[in-house]
Amino acid sequence: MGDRGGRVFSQAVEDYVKVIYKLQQEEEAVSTTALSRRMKTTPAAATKMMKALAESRLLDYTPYYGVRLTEAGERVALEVIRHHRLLELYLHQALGYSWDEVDAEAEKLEHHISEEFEDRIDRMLDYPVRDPHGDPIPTREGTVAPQRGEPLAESEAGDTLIVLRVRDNDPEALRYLAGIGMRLEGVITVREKQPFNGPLLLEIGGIMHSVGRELAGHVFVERISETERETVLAGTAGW
Amino acid sequence: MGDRGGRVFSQAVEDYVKVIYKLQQEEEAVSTTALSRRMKTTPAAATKMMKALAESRLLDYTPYYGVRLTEAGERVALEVIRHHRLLELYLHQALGYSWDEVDAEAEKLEHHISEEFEDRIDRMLDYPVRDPHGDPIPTREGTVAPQRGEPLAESEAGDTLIVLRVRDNDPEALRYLAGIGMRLEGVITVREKQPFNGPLLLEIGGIMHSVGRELAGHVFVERISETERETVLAGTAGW
DNA sequence: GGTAATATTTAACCGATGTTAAATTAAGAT
DNA sequence: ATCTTAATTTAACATCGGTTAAATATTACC
Repeated sequence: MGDRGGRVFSQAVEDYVKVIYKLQQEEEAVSTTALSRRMKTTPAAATKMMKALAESRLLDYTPYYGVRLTEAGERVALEVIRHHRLLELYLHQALGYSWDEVDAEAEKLEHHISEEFEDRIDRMLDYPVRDPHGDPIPTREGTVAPQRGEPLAESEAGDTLIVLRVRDNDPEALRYLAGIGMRLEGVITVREKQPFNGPLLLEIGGIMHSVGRELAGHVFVERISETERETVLAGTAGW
Repeated sequence: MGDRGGRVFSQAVEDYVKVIYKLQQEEEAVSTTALSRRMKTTPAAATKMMKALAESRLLDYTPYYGVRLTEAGERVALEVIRHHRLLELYLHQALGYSWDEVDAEAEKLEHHISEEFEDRIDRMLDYPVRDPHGDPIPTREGTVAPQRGEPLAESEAGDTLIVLRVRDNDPEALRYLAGIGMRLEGVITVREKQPFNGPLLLEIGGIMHSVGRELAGHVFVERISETERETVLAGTAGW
């Protein structure tokens, strides 16, 4: 599987390390249950793998508490994520995959491309910094830009917003969002926000759509002023 | 791993079936040793896998004799080979991989692309029939054109030849052959053929090269007449 | 602070794919 | 036809990543 100056790890190891990386963005330490849920295995399997990864110095494991990646572990995770996001963008740009298809295909390929392949698509895409969902692509050296935007669900009626990022892991949601005209870097306006966790009324490309809070949680946005709105819309005229 | 209307097989199974397919082009039945040599495992491992594959009805296994793919086995093999050769061509055309690099990369990816991916690169390449080494790409339905050309080593002094195919599995050889100007569909002339299994003196693009029999065994050619030679050379002027 | 509920780990086991060493079969030479 | 040799198979075992069931910590509630 992936290398880059280090040992070679199995696909299983790469996958565990990747999801641990993502989980530890949220939590101080990653618990056995959280990990096994995401990996769709039993907690027992997660425990065993955690011990093995600790053995390989990819993470620090405190029994009954949880797990945290080491430097080395983060490097492995970021390499896998780099592959994933470069692949997503490549599949989208070069092969015409849609928003909702890229994740699944990249998921399989990310463990099997060579550094040569990585370099070539990176060059072909002109060294991109974000994937089709707005996620930052880690550099070859292992640094990542911070995630952008706050949840759309936290916006208020009257806000004018730019879409900076959407969650990549729910094809259904992505298909639906694409269907109502939601695009990266596109402008949306919150017309109403229903109480009791009710839906948001969004204006997208002049059309109104009602979007529930759960779905809104998949979208990350940035507020802009009315004047900014004009410039952005001018740039996307003709969509 | 690969599917297409059938069960899903492990990478190991796909690899075994693929090399059995290739070996049985030459021999009536594929022997344990031949198989284990190509798979870089011990004969014991090959025996066990042969039994397992027989169990799955991918081949017929006669102990102490050898193995032969069933219909189902051939279908699996051809699907893998189709992936391999489409990938080789795609890597060459779309990503600029050279003759000698494509095999190794395709070797890894062939087990992990979806049918969606297969279809997209097939379309993008405009439904090609041969890979960069001149090998036929099996159709989606599982038919393959026959191999073209006879070994260059069997040509005689004075022959004018078109290069139809080169073995894909020896990067060193491929690099060398590319270096002396050998190209698919290119014209070469045999100026001399040394006795005692000695080298051939080849004229390629006006330059003479001495090529040993072993290397010549990697190249497959077709004899053409002098008049054909003119038309072909006209078509490749400017190389 | 003790106990019930929950999370975690351990133990025993499984299937896939490999190994080495021993047993067995087939094939070739005399 | 027998015997030696080479090929093949079998047996016992290893590793990886998973499972289920039982044992054990931790946490949370009264």
